[in-house]
Order: sequence, then C-alpha cells, then structure tokens
Amino acid sequence: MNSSNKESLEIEAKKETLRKFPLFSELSIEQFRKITSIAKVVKFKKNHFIFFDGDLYKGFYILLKGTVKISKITNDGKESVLHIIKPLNAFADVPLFEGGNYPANSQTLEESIVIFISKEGFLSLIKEDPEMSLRMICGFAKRLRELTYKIEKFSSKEVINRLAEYLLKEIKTNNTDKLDEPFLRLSVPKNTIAAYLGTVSETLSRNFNKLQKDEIIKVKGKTIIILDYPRLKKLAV
Amino acid sequence: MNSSNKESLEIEAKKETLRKFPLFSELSIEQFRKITSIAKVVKFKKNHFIFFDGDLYKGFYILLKGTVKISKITNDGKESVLHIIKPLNAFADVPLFEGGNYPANSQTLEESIVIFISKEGFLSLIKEDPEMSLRMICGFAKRLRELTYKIEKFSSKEVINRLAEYLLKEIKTNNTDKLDEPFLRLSVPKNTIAAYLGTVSETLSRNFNKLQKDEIIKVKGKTIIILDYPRLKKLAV
DNA sequence: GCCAAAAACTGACTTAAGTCAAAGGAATCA
DNA sequence: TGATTCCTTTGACTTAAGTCAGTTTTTGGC
Repeated sequence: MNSSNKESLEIEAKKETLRKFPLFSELSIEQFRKITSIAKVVKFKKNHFIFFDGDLYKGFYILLKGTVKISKITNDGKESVLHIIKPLNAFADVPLFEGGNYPANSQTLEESIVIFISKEGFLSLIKEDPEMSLRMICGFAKRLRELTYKIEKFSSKEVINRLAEYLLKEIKTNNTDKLDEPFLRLSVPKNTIAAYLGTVSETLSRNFNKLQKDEIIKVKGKTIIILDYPRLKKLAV
Repeated sequence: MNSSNKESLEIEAKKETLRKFPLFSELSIEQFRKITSIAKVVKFKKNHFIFFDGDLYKGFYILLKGTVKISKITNDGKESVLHIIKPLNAFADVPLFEGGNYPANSQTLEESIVIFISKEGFLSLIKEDPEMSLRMICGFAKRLRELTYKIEKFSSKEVINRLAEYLLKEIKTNNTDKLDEPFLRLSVPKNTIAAYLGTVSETLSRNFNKLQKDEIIKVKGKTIIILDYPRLKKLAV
C-alpha cells in the first residue's frame, strides 16, 4: 500500500470515528466538515508523553485506540493517577473553558491513536453553534457525577473495596460481565493501578492475593478471572 | 413593615443578587426578566433538609445566605460530606443535564436563604438561548478541576495536611488571609468537617490539638486564629 | 534464546488513623 | 436557671496500610 492510499484510509477512519463521539453525533454535514478539517489524527508509541503538567495549552484530545494515563507528581514525589483514559473518551478538555496550561501529565500506556482538536478551531466552532456546548455540558455533568462518586468511595473505603470496584468497572468495559466467568486483561501496569486507587503496589499486590485466597478471583499474569461475581460485587459496595 | 412591602423588597434583593451570579451576569434585560419570573426565593431554618438522596428532581438552587451541606449515607451507615456550599454557589445543578433524581441529601447548617429555579423553566430558557450553556459550562469546568484536585490531595495526604488545606481555604473565603493573624469562625460543626475531610471527629480533634501544640493555630471555641501562616501553608502542600 | 532492566511480590517493621467507651463542655429549651 | 441533649474531647486499643529491603518474576532488546 502506498503512503497516499494509507493516508486517505486514515482520514476516512477518523471521520467515521468522530461521528461516534457523542459531542459530534448530531452535527450538520457542514459543521462536521469543519470539525474534521481541524482535527488531526496522531499515533503514539507506548510510554510516550503527549503533554506535561504545565505545558502551554493547545487543544484537547479524543482517544481512539489504546490507553492513556493522566497523572500528576505530588509534592512528596509520588505519582497520583487521576484518570485512566479508554477509547472514545476526551481528555484535556477542561482547560478549553477554564483557561490555563495543561493541568497534568499525559502518557500512553499502550500504542495509542488520538484525535487532536485545537483550542482555537474548536472554540470558533462552538461560537457559531452554541448548541454544541449543550452537548458538551452533558459530558461534563456526567464526569462531575463520576468524580463525586469517586470521592465518596475514596473517603470511606479500604483498598480491597476500591480494588473490587475497579475490577467490576473493567469487566463491564470489557463486556465480559455477562459470561459465566467474567475476565479481564490488565492493559495497565499494576503500579499505575495502585496509584489510581490511591495506594502503593505492595498493598495492591497483597489485596490481589487476598481476593485470590478467598477464591473470588484467579490471577494468571495479566489476565484476571472472576470466580465469584456476587462476592466481588458485595466487596465493591 | 407590612407584608406586601417586605415581599417587594425581597424580590428586589433577589433580582439584585441573581445579577451577581456568573451564570446570569450577561443576560439581556428580556432574558433576565424570564429568569427572575421563574426563580423563587426560599428561607430555611437551621438543620432543615432541602431535599433527600433519591427525591424526584425538580430543579436546582443558588445559595444566597447561610451554609448548606451536601452529603450521602454510605453503605456502612456513615455520612460522607461531598460539598459544603457557601453563598453564591449553585447546587443540585448536575441533574439538569444528567437526568435522574437528586443524587444526595441537602441540609442547611445555619439559617439559609436560597433561590430555587425549576428544571423546566431553566431548560426552556437555555433552549431559547444556548449561549447560556456556554457560561454554565465554564462553571462546570471549574468544578471539575476542583474535584480532580481534591481527589489528588485525598489519595496522598494525611488528615493533618487536609485539615491545613481546609483552614487555608476558609480564611481565604473569609478574607482574613491578609491580616497579621488570620482567623476564621467555623460555620460548620466539627463532625461535619471531619466527614468532609474523610475522617472522623476523634481524629480531627487530635489533629486540631497537634496544630495547637505546635503553635500553628489557636482554637477558641468556634474561632480559630492562625499564629503561623507559613507553617500552615507548608503543611497544606 | 539469553541477558539486563523493569515490574511484581514477600516479609518484617512502623505508624496513622479508626473503634469503642467514657467524660467534659456547650447549646437549647422549658 | 437548670436540665437534657448534643457536640467535642480524651484514653486505650486495634488494624489497615505505608516503608524498607530483599527476592522472584516478567519483559523487552539484542
């Protein structure tokens, strides 16, 4: 396949996927053309930093493929993982409205493909069509609720409960939750999961062991099989 | 003063204050008239529940005076305080866009005055004037960032650090942070602060003691005087 | 397929903070 | 004013989870 062929295919794929993104699903053809004209598809290798905490803000991203970690380094030098981004989710969109620089680091955890949309392009688009902000606000509202939920959990639960909850969420996004033995493949290193759950890898490891000894899960390398869904759910309370 | 006089004064006060609220600050006279026509001013006594977790959603509120606690009861029966609302902040606005019932309990901690705006009224208004949603999205973006920040702190810091941070935030909203000895009056019972900081009142009490023994603060009943601002700031890192 | 580096795990120890129980202090209402 | 109730503090105890150090396992490059 020659390079121009490859490129045109990529553009088609990008247009197709953008259509699936809730924010753009109901735009007119004209509006949609504008979006695709300013959107850029970019591919990154594993462990690539997309932007750093404090970098000049240029625009936001939508993840198409792979996994992206959003994290900060706390004052005592530890990494705090704020989000683990999965495909068809936007990230770094808050500064669009809030101003300021990129508020955290962003690093790929696998080979990833993202769509980049520049701040200027997007804001001028939203100005012409303020209804788009209505759709965007729904996404923000959803995330506000999720974050509130996360804080609630965080403040009152132990690591094993947070881990149980994380596993449940993962098998749901993997769509294996209806199987007899739901399973998941960790697309994220365990120390990242630990930082995401607000703990350290040693403690996480011990809690994986606990769940395994109680025959609630079975760990085979990066694959985790849920043996006792009801008890896992009970733990995630 | 007779009742009709009092009422008209109240309406004037309400119009005046609504104008200060960022969401409405740049509306046209016509738009603003519509908002004031659907907004209701309500006064509540101390400890009054405004709505309960799960109640049918009817609309959102803007606090004019007093303090309101937004909380949930966790599965193990503990109270988790999600927000402590201060004047000129909106609450229960997320379900406007997300749907569903009221997602938490809301209770006054002092005598409070709120503005209630019904869901239907507000949504029809926003439909006529989608630019309003642009202003609203900025508020949401701000809160998203704050919540993210809170999660980051929560996951890595000890109670004494969270307490220091809370005190700093309070003296800032009380505008005494430029004084030689900044101070604040707790408008919130200590067990509520504890639940807000994700701990229990005993632990909070011990941490207040620690700060006092180290001569960083001085506690006189509900009044707290900051003796050593730099060290408090260092703790809040 | 082998080796070095990174990631994950284990054990021993320490500590922040939760629990329970009881006492002291403050607020409220008759 | 006094009394009841609620809020706050204190002490003794327990435990989840962090730290440090060392080992094992996995991964990725050559």
